[in-house]
Amino acid sequence: MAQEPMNTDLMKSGLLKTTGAGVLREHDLGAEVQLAGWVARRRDHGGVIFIDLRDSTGFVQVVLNPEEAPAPEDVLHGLRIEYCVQVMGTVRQRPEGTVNPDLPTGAVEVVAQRLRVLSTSEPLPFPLDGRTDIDEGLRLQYRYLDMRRDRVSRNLRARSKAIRAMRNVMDEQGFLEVETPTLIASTPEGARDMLVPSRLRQGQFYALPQSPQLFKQLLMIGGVERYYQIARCYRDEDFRADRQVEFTQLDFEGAFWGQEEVLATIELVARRVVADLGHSIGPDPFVRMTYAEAMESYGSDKPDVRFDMKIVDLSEAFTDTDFKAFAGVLADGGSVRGINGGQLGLARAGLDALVSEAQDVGAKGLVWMVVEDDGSLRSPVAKFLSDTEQADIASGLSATPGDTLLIVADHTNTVLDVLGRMRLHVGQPDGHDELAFVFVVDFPVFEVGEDGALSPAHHPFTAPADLDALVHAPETAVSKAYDLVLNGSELGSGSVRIHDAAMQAKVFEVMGISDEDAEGRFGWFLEALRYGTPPHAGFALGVARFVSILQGEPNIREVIPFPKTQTGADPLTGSPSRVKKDQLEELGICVAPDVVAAWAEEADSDPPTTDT
RNA sequence: GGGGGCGUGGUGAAGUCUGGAGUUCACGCCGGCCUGUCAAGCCGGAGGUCGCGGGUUCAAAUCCCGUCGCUCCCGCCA
Repeated sequence: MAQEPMNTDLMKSGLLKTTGAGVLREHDLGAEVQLAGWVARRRDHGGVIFIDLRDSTGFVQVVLNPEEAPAPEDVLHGLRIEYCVQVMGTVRQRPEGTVNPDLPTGAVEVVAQRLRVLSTSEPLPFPLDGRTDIDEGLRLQYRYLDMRRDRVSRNLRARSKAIRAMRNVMDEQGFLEVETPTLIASTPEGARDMLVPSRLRQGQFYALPQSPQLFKQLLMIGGVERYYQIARCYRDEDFRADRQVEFTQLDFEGAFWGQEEVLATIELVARRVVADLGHSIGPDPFVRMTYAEAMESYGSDKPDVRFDMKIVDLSEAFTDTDFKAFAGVLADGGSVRGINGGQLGLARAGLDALVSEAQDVGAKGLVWMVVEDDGSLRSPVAKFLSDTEQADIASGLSATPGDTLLIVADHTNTVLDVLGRMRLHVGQPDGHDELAFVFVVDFPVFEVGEDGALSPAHHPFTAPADLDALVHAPETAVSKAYDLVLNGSELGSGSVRIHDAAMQAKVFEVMGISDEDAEGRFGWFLEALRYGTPPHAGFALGVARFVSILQGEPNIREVIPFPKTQTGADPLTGSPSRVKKDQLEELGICVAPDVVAAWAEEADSDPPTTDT
């Protein structure tokens, strides 16, 4: 590359640019500017060369005119995509007829007096123009290139805005931002802990926090009264489109307040984030429904209420039915319920596919009925149903000609679950243009499993609505726990906490946690509760889930700067990785023999081996 | 742990069902031409272990088995 004279002014200050490429407009005409960024596109006409210079603010067209000789010819014609360059030039109006209306800076261009290549680039492993979908593994391996693309950089900026909005609201509301440790003792929150071995105490482990739950309660006991944190959380469970092993939450907690104040605060936060990300929602308060209502009408504790299609209980229509399948279910205490799927227009094969999908998610069967023009029902089971029964179905589901009705008869929990899934399957709107927030409140203390066994629905520090009810009828007891749902995604959850040591002990007892067990696992916390704990309540909101929905992204990886793949790997840095024997020895850890054996087998078949 | 989808020059796709020469398209890359383009254009060229391993076959990108990777889902995330 030809040697260029150095600009000593720039060298002194270290400042390579005086303005952003994407902010130049007609009011900048005549301005002498210094730009620095990347060559996003080049159009080399042999004489004049145009480059679209991109930096974090956007694009501007730079004109490299041979008469101006902004750099030696071999440098100019040698420019390639993603070369990092600095340009000194003048902003001028584009000639008549060459304005580019697709570009915010399209009315102007920068004619270069000087161009300096700051850094060259090898040909890229994939194009950055956003015209094709690139394999995700490749994108993650080159995430630093991927984030030069509009999609990712837009999402990173949106995420930043969202977090700033959250901080602003929390600050305005008098919350104190407090950090809590990320190397902690294992907390009882249900998910698998990520463990970190201790060198100083061999054989002992820290856990990464699944949430700052107990610490924020300690902050309340400590008199902070209003706490928040943009907190990193870790849960070692399998990945989904909306789940990563590490994730960020807006975590907050307040003392001397309760559920209403928490929900009001969440709504303030959510509205600010929505507005700051350029969306609008109506002034009506967020819809609120109980867990029971959500399950009953939508078959889900995270109902997508962008569309109606409520589940309707049709059991009463079949109290005296001759249809054995329904009669048997009702005799067993189950129910018959249905949804009106609307105008699905499915052929027989499509309807049968729905049946097998329902069976896949646990239903014994699914009855479909298509409403004919004359109002009659076309269905494989129609012949088993009386005219009255058919009429009751049609009126119960508000059937109109062309509608497809889906009916399930089974244990009520199964019916609701299956119809809830079918509802999403046939009714799910594409995209997220509409924003439907729902507060789901009054969660049960326990979930009742298939076998009737009770398992806690929330962590054991959640206050029951009524302690007596919890003791005497645990399976129906309600807790002061609540979720925020957006478009069928759980954005976050929270609860009023137990602030009384005696009640906490009782709750542990009901949940089957023995005194010794409780004392051993978090005796320190039980003791803290005994020093004048204020009533307190809080919430935690998933940042990536929220931002991904607002950005119209199908998964949270798109709004996470450096996400992991579904198998927990980072293709860029190669984590997780094996470590040297010395490191393990310091920690007092051995890798299990069968794992080492598997490594050896791998090494036999693969040329490259990892140092262990 | 289980089910589905995908894997083809650097990128994206078609080809796979119904086996017959690494064939095609777009982008990128290299060389040449080109002074108002904006996905610049025109001409020429290079580039492949069809993810990997095994099997069936005269013959495998294509069929079968296994395996790895990415992804969606069930379980899991009380």
